[in-house]
Amino acid sequence: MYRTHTCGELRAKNINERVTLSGWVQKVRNLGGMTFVDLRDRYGITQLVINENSSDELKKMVDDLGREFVIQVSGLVIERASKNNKIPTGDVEIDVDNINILNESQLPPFTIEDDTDGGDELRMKYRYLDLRRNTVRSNLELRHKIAHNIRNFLDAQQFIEVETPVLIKSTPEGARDFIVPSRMNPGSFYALPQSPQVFKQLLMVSGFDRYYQIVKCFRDEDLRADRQPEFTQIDCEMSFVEQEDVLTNFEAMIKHLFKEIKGVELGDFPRMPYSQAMDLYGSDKPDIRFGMEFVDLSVVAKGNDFKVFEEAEYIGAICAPGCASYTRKQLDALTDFVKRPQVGAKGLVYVRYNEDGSLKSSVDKFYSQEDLNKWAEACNAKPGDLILILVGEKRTTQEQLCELRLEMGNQLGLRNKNVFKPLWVVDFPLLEWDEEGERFHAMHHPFTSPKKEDFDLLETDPGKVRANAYDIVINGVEIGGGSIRIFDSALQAKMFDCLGFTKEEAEAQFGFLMNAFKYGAPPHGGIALGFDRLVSMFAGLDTIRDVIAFPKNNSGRDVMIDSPSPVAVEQLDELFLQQKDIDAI
RNA sequence: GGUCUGGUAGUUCAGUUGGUUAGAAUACAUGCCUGUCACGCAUGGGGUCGCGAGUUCGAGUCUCGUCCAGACCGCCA
Repeated sequence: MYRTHTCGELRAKNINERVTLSGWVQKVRNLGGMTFVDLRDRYGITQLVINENSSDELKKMVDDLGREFVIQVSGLVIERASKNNKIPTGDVEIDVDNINILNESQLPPFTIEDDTDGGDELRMKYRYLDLRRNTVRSNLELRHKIAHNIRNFLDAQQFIEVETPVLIKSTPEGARDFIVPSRMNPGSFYALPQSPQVFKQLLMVSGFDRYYQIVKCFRDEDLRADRQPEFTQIDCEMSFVEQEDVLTNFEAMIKHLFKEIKGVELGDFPRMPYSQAMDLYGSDKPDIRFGMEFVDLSVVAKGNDFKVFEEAEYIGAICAPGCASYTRKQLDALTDFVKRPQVGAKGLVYVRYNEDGSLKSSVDKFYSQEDLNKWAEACNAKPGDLILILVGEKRTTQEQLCELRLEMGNQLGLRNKNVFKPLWVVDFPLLEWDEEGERFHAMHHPFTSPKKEDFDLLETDPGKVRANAYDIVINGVEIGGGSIRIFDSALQAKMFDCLGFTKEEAEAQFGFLMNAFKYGAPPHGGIALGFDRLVSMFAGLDTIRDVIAFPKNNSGRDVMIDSPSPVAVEQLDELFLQQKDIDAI
């Protein structure tokens, strides 16, 4: 028997028991006359002691122990002379009488401690060692716990988990597909799913009524701290539901998770139309942990000789509370911030609302105190506040103002990681004009249903049509989104028409779906939640990499197994991927 | 595709205006040490300054190119 107990379980009540433990050597502390060894496993650390009473053989053996050796020890649980209240096992230690080295270890390239000396790159190369660390391991334990809770919650509501295929078909809509050559079908390719979207809809046609799956999805696009080429979704679909039913159900699930995992009771989630989110926050995923909503000064600030304002489509302001004391240097830094190419504003206008009630702006040349007073009033500013103004084309300026607002939120410490402010963003536009492709794109996906009251606009002004689509946003992070789907083959055909598909293209790409809709498809809708993002939010992290066991780096590489990698010419031949093979088909 | 930041000891980093033998901490090795738990003390080994070219009497330091890593923009239904 390798062990009678784990390294995390012995307490004072076990004193005088004879035990056997197995684990990794975390640390050897040789004090001369006695030696302490920290023995670690997933469950904790137990201290071993070897002293003058121990045999010479044992003393020699413990001298040879190195970091990360795997050992098995037997001995008596004794009370510590000096206790350590920092660890749960700190009242006891093992008076070792036998050590068995199960496996030696080379010196690890970084220290396996909570506060490791290893950098990201090194940790990823030796991820199996990194995963021994408490911090990373506890992230995966958290991930497991959340998944377990989700399964229990959905199971209790009659959802059933169904696996859908991973080798599917490439479609032109949405993100770039990962493609997989088919050996048995020369010149043809599978695609990996960006989501199980059509399969879950077909399951609704099949009468499954409530489906879910915690499932890997794949998108061949550039990575970010919160984007991996393969990621996990909580994918759900329900039949005989309206938007309100889906929102209610999954709001309950998110509340349940926060209560179970964090012990946090969330109130009801506000619902905010997309148009309002854009007007107040310049984003479809607003961070509503703090206010600082946009104020449209387009009317009140016009009518003077200041050309920049007169010619602007939009004049937007935010009011930063208590920032009137910002120095010239700080204001210049903010100007530099908005002028960075990533934000792209031309400049920044500010108005200081001084404590004495006077107003000082960067455009005093053009505006009187009275003018500025009107702005301050419109912004609901108080003495001591700082008004920041950006101007330009409406949508672009709102997006720039969004960046500035978040930056101010950061500077003022208003984005507290322990505060959670969820909301539903609803009434998304159905379609989005693509300047480059000179056609409409589905904002959500092409199976999303338009709002009934906007049906007529489909013909006259498609860009104005609103969709039965919704996103769940927490603290400015898009955690998930979904929609009520089209379940009528004629409407689906019309949708493809709006997206610029010919009848033939629509038939070739999605004929199976429209066909299925002809055999009694129920009204249905659903949602998909980004599981990695959800877990990283619970873990208080900004990156999803540390909640994934074996993540890819910035360039989509797995530096541990060194993939992707070249393959043998023979393999390419077999898959008909070389030019000569293609010519031969 | 683009912008920015970085690459120096096993590791994390410092390295001034271009100037002597490139440093610190930590890790590691050896020795001492009976209550440590970030043990302590002493000694020691350890460097292709990412790679290539250029400027210069002289380059870790300046220039150009390139590779790698990270953040972001584009992209991501």
